[in-house]
Amino acid sequence: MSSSQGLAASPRYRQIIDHLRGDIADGTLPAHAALPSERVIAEAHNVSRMTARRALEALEAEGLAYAENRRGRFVSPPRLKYDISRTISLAAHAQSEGMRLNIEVLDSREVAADARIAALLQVQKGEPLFEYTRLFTSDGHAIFIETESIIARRFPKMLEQDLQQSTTKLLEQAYNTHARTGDITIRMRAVHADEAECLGIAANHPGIELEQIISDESGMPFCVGNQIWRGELAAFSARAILGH
Amino acid sequence: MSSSQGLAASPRYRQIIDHLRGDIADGTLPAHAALPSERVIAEAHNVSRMTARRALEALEAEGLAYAENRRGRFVSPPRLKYDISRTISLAAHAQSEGMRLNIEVLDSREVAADARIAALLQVQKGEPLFEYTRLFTSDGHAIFIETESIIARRFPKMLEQDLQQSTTKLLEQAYNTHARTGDITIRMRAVHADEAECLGIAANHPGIELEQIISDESGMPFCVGNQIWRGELAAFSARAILGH
DNA sequence: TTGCCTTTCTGGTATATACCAGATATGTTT
DNA sequence: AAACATATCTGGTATATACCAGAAAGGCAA
Repeated sequence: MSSSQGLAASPRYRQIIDHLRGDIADGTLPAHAALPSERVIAEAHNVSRMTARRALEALEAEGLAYAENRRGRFVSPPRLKYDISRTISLAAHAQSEGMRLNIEVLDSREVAADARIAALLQVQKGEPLFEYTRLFTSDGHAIFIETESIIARRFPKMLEQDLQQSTTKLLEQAYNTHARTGDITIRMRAVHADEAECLGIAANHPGIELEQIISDESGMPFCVGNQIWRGELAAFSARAILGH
Repeated sequence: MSSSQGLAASPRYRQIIDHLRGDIADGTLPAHAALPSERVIAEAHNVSRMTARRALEALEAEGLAYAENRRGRFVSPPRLKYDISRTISLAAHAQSEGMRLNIEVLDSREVAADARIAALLQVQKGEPLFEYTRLFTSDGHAIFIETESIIARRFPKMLEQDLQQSTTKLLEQAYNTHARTGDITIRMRAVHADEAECLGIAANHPGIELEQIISDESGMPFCVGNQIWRGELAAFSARAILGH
């Protein structure tokens, strides 16, 4: 015997996946519950630890589980629905929906616009910008990291404001600037090692990058935001309307 | 010596990633070029094959490379930009843009609506539907698989039509039904083994699932589409407009 | 030219082992 | 109760090896 898995049997790691997927689907393993560790699975299914690991990593790729660095793997909660064509500020939206969204300011700084951001904001390269990076969490679980860049000239002393709230709301109340349009681009990519650390998850976790350019009533862009989401946590919706 | 990587040196697999990333960024490895194989990397960097593999898999997660089953790994091409708030039919859009988008019909069938799709299409469970699965490719490279479900009663003999074209265009010309809105939901998930085979890539490749509900001028939904994209190939854009 | 076979690529699956480092729980001491 | 040290979890990194199976290229024969 030794090896040989019979005729066209599915690989052993795939059998483990199916087993765990079943436990997740039927509620045996509820949201945020700890999955069995690599070593436990290896022993239970009589496979090597590396094979157990492959199964667990596949569940992560599917979005059914997430890994916290050296703590274990856990069941992903239901996805958060975010309507990007009706909402510019998730923070404001969440607040009005009664969702407990927590914002932590990780860093804030003044920088000069690089070529890319200058083009997006329609300013000269080198234009002074305020930038701040914030971590969004809910119920103690990180959801995404956002870095926003705004034109410093237009929003003096912005960094002295309370950044633990919706930016659009802040810019409305403190600077009388009203967000009117948000142009969004969505891409899949893995989270970098440093982002993963902020999010409290393992590096290379599948993520979704969301870039948003916010403009006022006159169509002038004044804010560029870049979010990196834990991929398994989000479902983005939008509506297309064909003009005649 | 044997092991020991000095003080806080980055892991060896990460050094390999950086090396390959450099080659991709500076054009040494252009789009669709073959990356060095696991065994070649292992020998060149003097690491085990498994370590080389880890590096290559990380590049896939980043969206910089893709694997074709037992053929090798290749550099990802630039992302295809898809404006989901201005375009309902990618096929029609691509055609007008001069992009060579190829459509292959993989399967077509008549089925009864399950609970989920019945709810989306606002019909009774069990309502007869036409379903067809199509593979979209460009320049010989698979991009996504789409399965559309339409109400059979409303579009008689639909499956006898030429499905190698834009559906919205077909429904306009043959049934005088005009798509007006498309409600889209986007999620990250890995591609399943069967989907991966159609797409010509390895299983568990990171992907993006896009579900679209197409409705006519009266707001009545008549078509549900489900697309699974190779995650590294797409960038979806949309515009949010705040109504005061 | 066509067809077939073999060799040599590729990744896919799998085992067994080792040590490291962070996170956590336990127990002991102050 | 608070502080500290320790043992024991967890995944992270890494090696060495083995065989399998699909893809592709080369050569040879019909």
